[in-house]
Amino acid sequence: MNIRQLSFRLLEVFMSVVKTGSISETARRLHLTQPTVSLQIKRLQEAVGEPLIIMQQQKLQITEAGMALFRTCQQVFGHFEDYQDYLAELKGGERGRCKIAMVNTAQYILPKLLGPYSNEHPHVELPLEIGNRSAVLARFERGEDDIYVFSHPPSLEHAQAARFLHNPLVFIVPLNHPLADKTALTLADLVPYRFLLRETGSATRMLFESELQSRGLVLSDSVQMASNEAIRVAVASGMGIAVLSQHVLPKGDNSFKVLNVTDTTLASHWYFVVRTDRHISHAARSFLKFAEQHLEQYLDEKWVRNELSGLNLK
Amino acid sequence: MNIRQLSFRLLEVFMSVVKTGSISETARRLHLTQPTVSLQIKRLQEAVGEPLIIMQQQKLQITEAGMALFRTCQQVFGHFEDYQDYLAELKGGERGRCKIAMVNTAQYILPKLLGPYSNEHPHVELPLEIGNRSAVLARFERGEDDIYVFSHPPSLEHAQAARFLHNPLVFIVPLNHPLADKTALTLADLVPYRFLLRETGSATRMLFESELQSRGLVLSDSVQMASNEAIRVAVASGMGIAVLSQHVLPKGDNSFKVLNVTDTTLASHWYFVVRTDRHISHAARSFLKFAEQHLEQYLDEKWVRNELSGLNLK
DNA sequence: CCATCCTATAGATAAAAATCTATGAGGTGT
DNA sequence: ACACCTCATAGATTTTTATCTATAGGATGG
Repeated sequence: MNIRQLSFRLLEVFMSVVKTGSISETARRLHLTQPTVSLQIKRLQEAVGEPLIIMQQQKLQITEAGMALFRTCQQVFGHFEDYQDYLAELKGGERGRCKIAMVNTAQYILPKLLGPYSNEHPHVELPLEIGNRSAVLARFERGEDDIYVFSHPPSLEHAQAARFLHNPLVFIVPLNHPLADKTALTLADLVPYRFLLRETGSATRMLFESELQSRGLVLSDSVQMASNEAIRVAVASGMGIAVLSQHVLPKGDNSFKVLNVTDTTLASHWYFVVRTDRHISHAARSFLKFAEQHLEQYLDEKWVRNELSGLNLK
Repeated sequence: MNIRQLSFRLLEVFMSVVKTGSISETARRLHLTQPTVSLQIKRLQEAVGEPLIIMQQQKLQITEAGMALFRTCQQVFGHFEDYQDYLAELKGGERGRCKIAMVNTAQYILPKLLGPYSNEHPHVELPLEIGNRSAVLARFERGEDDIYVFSHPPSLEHAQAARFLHNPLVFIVPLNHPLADKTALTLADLVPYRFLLRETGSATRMLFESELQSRGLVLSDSVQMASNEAIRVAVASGMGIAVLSQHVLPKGDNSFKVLNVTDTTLASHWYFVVRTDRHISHAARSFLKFAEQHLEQYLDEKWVRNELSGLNLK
């Protein structure tokens, strides 16, 4: 039996013949002519190397080999139907995987979207990768994920980015800091004090430093720390001033003080980024659509900047 | 997904690509060129309507849909392998069905072959049909069975017959019959008595009547009975003379007497008959081969006439 | 930076498959 | 005997397919 020259079409015709018990009837049903069906059966028999159907007093009779093939076909078509169902779910975004890589800070906001999404699409896997900016950039380069979340627009080739959330930055100081009680400050008032900052690549730090530079200001003392939590705790315990995303600050946390700096508004935005040169998985598409529709519902409406339609996801 | 344009060849190539993780490697293994394989994959993707394999940093990566298809293929090929195994058994005569139609009398001898054959080939179904000559002839006409057993060569179109056993006929009489004690008789001595005969079509009766006719003899009295058993019992209880196949007589049965008729040797042969215009099933072929090889072993060697090679079963 | 290995694409070709129409042969039913 | 079915076969045509060679574009590894 030469399996190579079997095609599903051939098996389809064969099954119809077995079911109807008639070549002519099959021809009518499949919109073919009778000789075509006869020939198909003949070919199939040659491929299998065994008679499958024989004429018996003007009636078709299925041989043992034919019946066995028929059963085999039923199984096989069953598997393909299952596959089609699976594909349909995949295409509908109800199933599949949407791998998201995000910078550290995003973990304070993205789960607010991921939770509801996951509830609506329980069969979608949502592996998350969290790293600092350079790690996420590297992942983007290698195209390891479906969606990337940055708080600074990476102007890379093949990158398509869309804002979805305003990311205001605030200055926080220890409760006992000299500036803690001032009601109106300028940026210049802050620079003499020690700052606690994230590593150089961090979007927050980049933003802050470029603001300083454009104003001709220079920090007198700064300490680098690896995580936002570490910084927050360090501020609370009196180590210095920090610039942090407002989203990072737990509401009602009174272990530090937010400064009112009147001459400076530092802010970036959160971006969803996808690669344009890569096929976007149905699940990723489905998540982004979900986000586009439910941003206002699950995130603080005040900060939402819904520009996701710019990703033109069909 | 258009299942019609899927061929097993395409899936075979796809599976190899998934297994090797390389298009070039697959090309080498399948003795194809690399562009051929690339194209096959491309076509398959078009047929499925979904990316199956994507390039990821110079390495092939199988998508979700691809992996699912791969699993589907494994199942499907598994089913076809099972089918091939089944076919092999079918072709080897180890499996299948061999439908045999035989005239009544044959049921005394055929089981001696069928039993051993069935033991050797436990997966072969052996449905038996037993009827009188005309019923079996009708079945032959309609080609309902694989093998027919006759005790008279039916000279029909499309029939190929081969002798395998001598079928001597004997005269039996009741123990108290006037002829019971005679040591040497002629056919003419018997005709005045009442005969118990099978129906007109029966081979035994045909043979007997043609013998009578050629000798210019006529029976004075005959009674028709439907079965050999009935005749045997009727003879035993004194109703008259009968002509029966020796194979029909139970050995050591002393309820009747076998006559010694010196001027007459009535005998026919048992024939296996197959249709030449019909495909002979592997199982039937296998049974006939078995018979050819084991006739002497399972039947009374004295009567065996092994001419089965004449069926030229390849 | 060059050689090398991968995959993709284009163009060409030969083989095969899928169909059709026309026709013939074998049966059934009236 | 005739009309009507059913299937098989022959011949022809149009697509599809399976392949190849040649070539180009990316990466990788010295």
